[in-house]
Amino acid sequence: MNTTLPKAYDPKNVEDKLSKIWKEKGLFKAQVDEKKQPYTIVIPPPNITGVLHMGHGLNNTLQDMLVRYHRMKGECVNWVAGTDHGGIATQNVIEKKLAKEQHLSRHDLGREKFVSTVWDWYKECGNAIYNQFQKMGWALDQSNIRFTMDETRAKAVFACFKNWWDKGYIYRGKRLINWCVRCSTALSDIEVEHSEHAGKLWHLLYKGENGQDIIIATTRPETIFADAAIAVNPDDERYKDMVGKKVQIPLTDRFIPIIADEAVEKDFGTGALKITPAHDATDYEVGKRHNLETRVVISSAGKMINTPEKYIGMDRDLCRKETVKDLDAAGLLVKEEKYNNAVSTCYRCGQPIEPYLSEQWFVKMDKLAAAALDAVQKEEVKLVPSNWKAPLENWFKNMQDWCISRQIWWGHRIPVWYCPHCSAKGLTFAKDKQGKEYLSKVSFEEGAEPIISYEQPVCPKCGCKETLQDPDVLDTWFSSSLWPISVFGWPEQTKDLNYFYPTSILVTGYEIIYLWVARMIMTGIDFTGKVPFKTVLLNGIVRDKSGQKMSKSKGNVVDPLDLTAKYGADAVRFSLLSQAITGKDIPYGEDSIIGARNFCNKVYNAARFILMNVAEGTQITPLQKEYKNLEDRWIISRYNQAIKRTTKEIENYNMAAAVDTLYRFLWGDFCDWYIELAKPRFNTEENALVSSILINILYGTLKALHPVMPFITEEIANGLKPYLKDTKEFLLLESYPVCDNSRIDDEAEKQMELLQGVISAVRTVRSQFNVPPASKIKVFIAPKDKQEELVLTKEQNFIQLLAKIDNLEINPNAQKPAQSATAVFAGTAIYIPLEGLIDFAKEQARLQKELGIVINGINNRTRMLENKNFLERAPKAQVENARQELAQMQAKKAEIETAIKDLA
RNA sequence: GCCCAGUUGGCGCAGUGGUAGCGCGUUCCCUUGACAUGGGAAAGGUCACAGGUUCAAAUCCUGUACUGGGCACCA
Repeated sequence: MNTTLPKAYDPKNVEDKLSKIWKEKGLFKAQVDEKKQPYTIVIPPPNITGVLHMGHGLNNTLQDMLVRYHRMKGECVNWVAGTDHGGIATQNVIEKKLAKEQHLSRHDLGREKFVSTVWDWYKECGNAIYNQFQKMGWALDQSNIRFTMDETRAKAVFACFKNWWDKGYIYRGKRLINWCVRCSTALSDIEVEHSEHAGKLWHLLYKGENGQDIIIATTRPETIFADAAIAVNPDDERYKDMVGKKVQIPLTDRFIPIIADEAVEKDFGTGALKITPAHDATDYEVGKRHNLETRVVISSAGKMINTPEKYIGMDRDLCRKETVKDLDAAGLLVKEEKYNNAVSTCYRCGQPIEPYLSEQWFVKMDKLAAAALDAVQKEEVKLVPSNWKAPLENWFKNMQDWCISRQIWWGHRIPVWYCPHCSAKGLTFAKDKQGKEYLSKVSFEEGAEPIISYEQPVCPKCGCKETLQDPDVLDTWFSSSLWPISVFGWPEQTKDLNYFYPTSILVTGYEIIYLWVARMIMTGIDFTGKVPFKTVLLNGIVRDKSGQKMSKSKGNVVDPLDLTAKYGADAVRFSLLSQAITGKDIPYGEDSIIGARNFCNKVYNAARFILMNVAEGTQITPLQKEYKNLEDRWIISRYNQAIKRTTKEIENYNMAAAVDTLYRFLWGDFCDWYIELAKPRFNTEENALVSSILINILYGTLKALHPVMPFITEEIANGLKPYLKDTKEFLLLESYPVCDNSRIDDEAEKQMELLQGVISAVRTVRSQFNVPPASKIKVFIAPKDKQEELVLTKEQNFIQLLAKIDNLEINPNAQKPAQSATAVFAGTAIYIPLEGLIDFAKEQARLQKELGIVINGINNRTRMLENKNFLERAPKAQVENARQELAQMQAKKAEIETAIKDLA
């Protein structure tokens, strides 16, 4: 008996205490157990760009729920922990930090120092993240935390690169790539975001050498200096005779030819298109077809080069304004119209992308994609929800080669080396701010012969030891794509790899399906012959309350650490899971967490109350095979129903439904009814009996809830354990409850429904006529049939208790006393004498309203039952159901009518 | 332009063939033996619109509108 527990649940101490114990006991440590079935999840490794946000909160809580559930089902669970170095994103964070705190650029530090600064940051930020894992109660195996840049992962990256190089998948080539001027690096196609912006379309006049001028439309006048031709559609009658002639580029003295190409649409703009191969992807293709010059006029820094003197060094945006101004002055600007142009932006910094001609490393995708496509089509990888299947297939079908080189410093350096003697022709050197010479650029076309090596090699040709590594690093997604195998030590055929791979499920956000999920499928199949996961569960984005994406600049970010500190990790978890519908975004506001916090408190107080009332020294026994009391049979039945439904919903990944089921059972059935009914029994010889039911059901519910709210359930379970036999040290080591169908008791549930209905009806009347809760009343009940009479009579006590009735008379022939209100539940009339309290007009209105509803229902059923087609074609049970409802409603109608008549 | 979601009480959302539920909010009553982070009760919805299938449609089909998203194009 414990009466000293505080009234409100305080999560803070409990959570700190438990997470520490779990860690000390190594509860989440994964170990191969051949006797068991493996259940593996690899965490989507969070970038080390800062602390975790609500998106991580949702994503990891979903995984934790699955992990704990499967662990309790007896599987050998391994939830692999780790973080991602996060290439550009992390570099940007550190660069900003350096600029802000020390007014330094990465170039001021130099490459080596900069990289070591990021490593220092990794230790700091990584620890903060691991700490958050623990705070949230995520059952990650933290005894072995992986990082995408640690040695094992680096070796995997190299093994992959080498393998693909040997297979001829990796090549270097000059291409028009997506260049972020701000991040000064190449990006892959899917790292570019598209949006529409209000812009302008300028019509420019190009003077013909023979006086035949041509007008073109462009959104990028600053690129005219890179024009190599004007193209028209071959079928365009307007320009047919001009093809082959030359026109002059405005503001220059250069002449370019007019060519015909299918890529030009007759109906757009003027039907004539300027071709700028070095600064536009379509133009690049046209240029290749027509063997045009690729003149570059915008540098990697976004400044103008190779233009007339005046514009050299100008920023691209300024140059646009100046060009337009000068064109106008020269009378060559024909028209300026408003136009919504598509702007491509960097997914990391949001700045406009510049198509940029440069040499980059690529991976050939055809074979890799074909195998992955096949796996997805055959549903060897199943997407949940499935509406992402088609887009993913489509992506595999139309995939471009993957640009894997990035011109940044933080990441896996490309494992390609050059000899300064043998490859010197292809190498460009530069000096850093410290005056140190470094390899800044490599050009294959000029004959650089690479050496693929993990560590610095000796030149196999000349024996030179001062070989130089390619300056670029790999796309951060390169290492991420290997995650499901690299975490287990691939390319080594480790015991873990053999046992835990393929993983069971991947839980991630739909926004990285192409960036990450698709690529893991490709590498997984390519290197192991097996898909990396059988199921991909896609979670939505956690948005703010009004559905906006959370972002620092909008100031609408909700910090999980704040919420956890304020309401507890369990409440944060519960609120997220209770809204987790597969693939759907969650509008997240603080009120949802308050509800969750209240639920925690409810569970806690239920337990507190039970413990306060168990008689000293009571030995709680397992549930008996049978119980006589209706409420006992009922709660056990409800419990098993809840477990059945919860399990089903978890298996189908409907976490919100699973959580809702347990919430309603615990609050709506267990607390609102069963505990209320148990109260008077504590003082009787039934104390041991009712206590054992309460404690057993509560303990079972705690087990069922444990994957949702690990802390509070563990804490309460610890309080119950002294009364229970054969409990495990931690709930995680218990078995997840299983529904016992033999305990489902339809009769008890039906009888209970009757009693609840009668009690509610009485309460409604009391409330309507403002009968103070303290004043006990007298009630007459006229049961509709013998069966109901029996049930009601048997359970008289509890009707009296919950409806606060002093004197209850159950009698089929009961007459309505004068000055009384009437309530009807399914044909059973309830009379409540209310001398002096009753308001006849109000009562009349109330009864009339109820009568209206019943008549509606009767009409409806009557229509159905008069319909031959319904009788013939509807399932029998359906027809029978309608009949019963009709009968009930008719009885109810009669009772209400009588009541109204008596009132007059 | 193509494709995919969504549209349900004031707000946020469940519900996939038998005329609707939850949480929050609102109104009223209540410190009754755990919990006011609580208890009891009430008000509030013709389930976006138009057709169709069916005995029966919020639920299935077709179309429309609006919102969000993906892909392609974008001079």
